Amino acid sequence: MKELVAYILKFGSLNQQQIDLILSKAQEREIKKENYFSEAGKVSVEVGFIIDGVMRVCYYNNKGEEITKYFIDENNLVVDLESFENSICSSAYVEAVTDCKMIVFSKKDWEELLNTIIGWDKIVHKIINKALIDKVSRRSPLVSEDATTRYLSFMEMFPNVINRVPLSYLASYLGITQSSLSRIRKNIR
Amino acid sequence: MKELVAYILKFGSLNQQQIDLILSKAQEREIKKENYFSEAGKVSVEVGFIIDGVMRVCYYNNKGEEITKYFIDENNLVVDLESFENSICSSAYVEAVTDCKMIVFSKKDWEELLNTIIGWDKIVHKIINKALIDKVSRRSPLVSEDATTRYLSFMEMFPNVINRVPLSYLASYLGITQSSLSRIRKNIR
DNA sequence: AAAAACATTTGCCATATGGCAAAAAACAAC
DNA sequence: GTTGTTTTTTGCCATATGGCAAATGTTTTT
Repeated sequence: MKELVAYILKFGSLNQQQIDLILSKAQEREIKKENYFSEAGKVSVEVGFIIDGVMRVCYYNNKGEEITKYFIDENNLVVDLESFENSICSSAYVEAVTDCKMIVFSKKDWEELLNTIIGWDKIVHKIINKALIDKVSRRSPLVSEDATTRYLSFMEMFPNVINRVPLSYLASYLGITQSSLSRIRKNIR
Repeated sequence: MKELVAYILKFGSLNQQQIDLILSKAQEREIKKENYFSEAGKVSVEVGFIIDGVMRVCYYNNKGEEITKYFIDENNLVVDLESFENSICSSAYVEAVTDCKMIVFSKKDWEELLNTIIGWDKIVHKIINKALIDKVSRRSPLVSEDATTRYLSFMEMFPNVINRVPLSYLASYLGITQSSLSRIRKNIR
């Protein structure tokens, strides 16, 4: 749980009692490769934190193709915000790409913490805002760059992810086909 | 100012006194076409709300090409969050695409309101979160679709923008060249 | 170790988009 | 209206990426 505490404290300060309270609500959970943390069509009712492993957010387009929207790796929060906050059905899947170890908070506990710990809401908002801003700034360049550039930037931005995910996921994240990505990799070496 | 009040009240409720206090800090401002609301290299110190007109967020890539990251039209907040919240230099320009009428809050006033009005912070966070989520969900499909599909989705998502912005801006938003976009439009009619 | 299942690479050709420059159209200034 | 300026369209050809199927490589199962 040290990782979670360190992560939280990067965004604000809490005393030991407050930290203990948060940790008392934290459940450890393992999610095996290819299992879902949350699913399209269901309302997301948990907030997760990845201790070990890689997850991805994906959905299916109208041609039935699977599109990877985002990768999330160690020491990051995982939550389908729109679904969680508004209690609406999610449109995406959050799937373990590798076996994952997580810390999970139920929505009930999460909201209780928000109402109990003074300053916790500010910290949470900072965390969420940063995550959203990062997401935008990581996805944006994907639109205007060519495929090779996109792949190279991906390697810079997610150095810990690149060798742990199947080519096909990566390709769908970059918006190209698996074969093209394979050719691009050949040309880079 | 009605528009601003209506917009705010969609995200939470405030009494008349609180609304008046917010409005007392609001300055009206006009920004002429092609002028900046905020600039790369400067720290953003204002929050804006567009009453009339279209703005865009853009930056320059390493080839000197101008890339449009986002369009913002009437009844939306405009703020470079990362710069505003962390007092760091912005990396993008916010530019008026048409003549714009705005309501502007200085950072000082904005923070004073946050500290004074109970519940205002919650409303602001809701607004900002929604804006960020929208941004992600609008940009994401741009990666995996072909150019024609992207243009068609743009028309659906920004019906009020499409006829008010130069083709070149739109093309750079969609990640294609102006000539390609011109050809795509021809084929659609 | 062999078989099966899965992931990646490659070949061949089709197609979409880019680059560049010229033409046409739209808009603005005088 | 004429002239000049900016924006959009078009032509020509180059190039990047896609689609599909076969080949190769890798991992898992038995």
